[in-house]
Amino acid sequence: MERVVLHVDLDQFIVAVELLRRPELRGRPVLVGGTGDPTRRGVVAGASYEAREHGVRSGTPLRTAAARCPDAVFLPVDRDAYLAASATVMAALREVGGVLEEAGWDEAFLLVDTADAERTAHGVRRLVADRSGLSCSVGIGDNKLRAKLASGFAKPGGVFRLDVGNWVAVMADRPTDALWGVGSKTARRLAARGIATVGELARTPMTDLAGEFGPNTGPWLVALAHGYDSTPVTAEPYRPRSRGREVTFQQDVRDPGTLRAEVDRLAGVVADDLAEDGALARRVVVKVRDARFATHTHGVGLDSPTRDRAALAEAARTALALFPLDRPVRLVGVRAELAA
DNA sequence: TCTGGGGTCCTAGGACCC
DNA sequence: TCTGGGGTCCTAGGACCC
Repeated sequence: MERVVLHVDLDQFIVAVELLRRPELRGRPVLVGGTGDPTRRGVVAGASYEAREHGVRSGTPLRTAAARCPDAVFLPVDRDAYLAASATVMAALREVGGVLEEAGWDEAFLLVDTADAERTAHGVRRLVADRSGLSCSVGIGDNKLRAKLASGFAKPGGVFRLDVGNWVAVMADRPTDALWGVGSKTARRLAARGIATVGELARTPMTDLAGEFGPNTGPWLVALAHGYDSTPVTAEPYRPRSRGREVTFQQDVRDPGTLRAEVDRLAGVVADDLAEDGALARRVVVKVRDARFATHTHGVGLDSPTRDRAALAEAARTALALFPLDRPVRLVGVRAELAA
């Protein structure tokens, strides 16, 4: 028997859920995003493989997607459908036994003891397909980091194992942003120091990076490059830290009265969300993104934890008043930081 | 290409206290 | 008149992820 971490990742989750109820769209380029209207501001949330061949992927602006892929079928985002599908998949994974950690709508870690990890992984794939009709990929690892990266190599619809035995062979020549936790900004900063690959990052003394990235983050980056990760798989129920709502205007807004009204409305929606969750806010943070895409935040603490609409709205108005508002605004948001 | 909406976590800097 | 060093808390910004 060995103890392994499985990372189960649904293939093309959002599009796959849509295709389950619209099988006639199979084989066509399908894009899910925003309200489904590609002339409006928004980005692609899910792209079918046929659409990806046209250079469209998750995060592509809808207008760009429509230009690159004029034959695509555009569908609106339907959160509730994805949540329901996710619940079905998670229930299936719970049947497997072991420690299950949900890591989003479409992925989960599973800590299992097994005599044959590959066999177990293929069993998970069949079980998920049987219960939900959805395809997933399964990564096998000796920790969460390796399992997570392994599921990426397993796609689509496969199983891949990444552990201490093949880490160097698989990862050393890849760019640093292949690591989970290294994005484009960090990759660029590393490249500026002559560190382009995972192998080069692994050979960098931890102390070398502490100056540039901080005493914790610097050494952590080097550890990542070795595939080290000691974070446990936990079945602890998810405890949200904050709850927020934000909107991007179709046209940038200059009128402060319009902004105040929108912030008021969002505060009300957040209050409703908190009531639904049984949560209380201790602080309210307002976010403003201007026409140049520069984002700023200001927050206001609450005297005592509350979910009262009027109290949240007043705090949000106070926070909004801290902004100079000297440029047209493209986005406003209201976020409640939750009381413990 | 002209860049959503939902989050989490880390860091730097200032305030404040001893 | 010039002023250490450490700890903690708060805030804003930024990077990252799905």
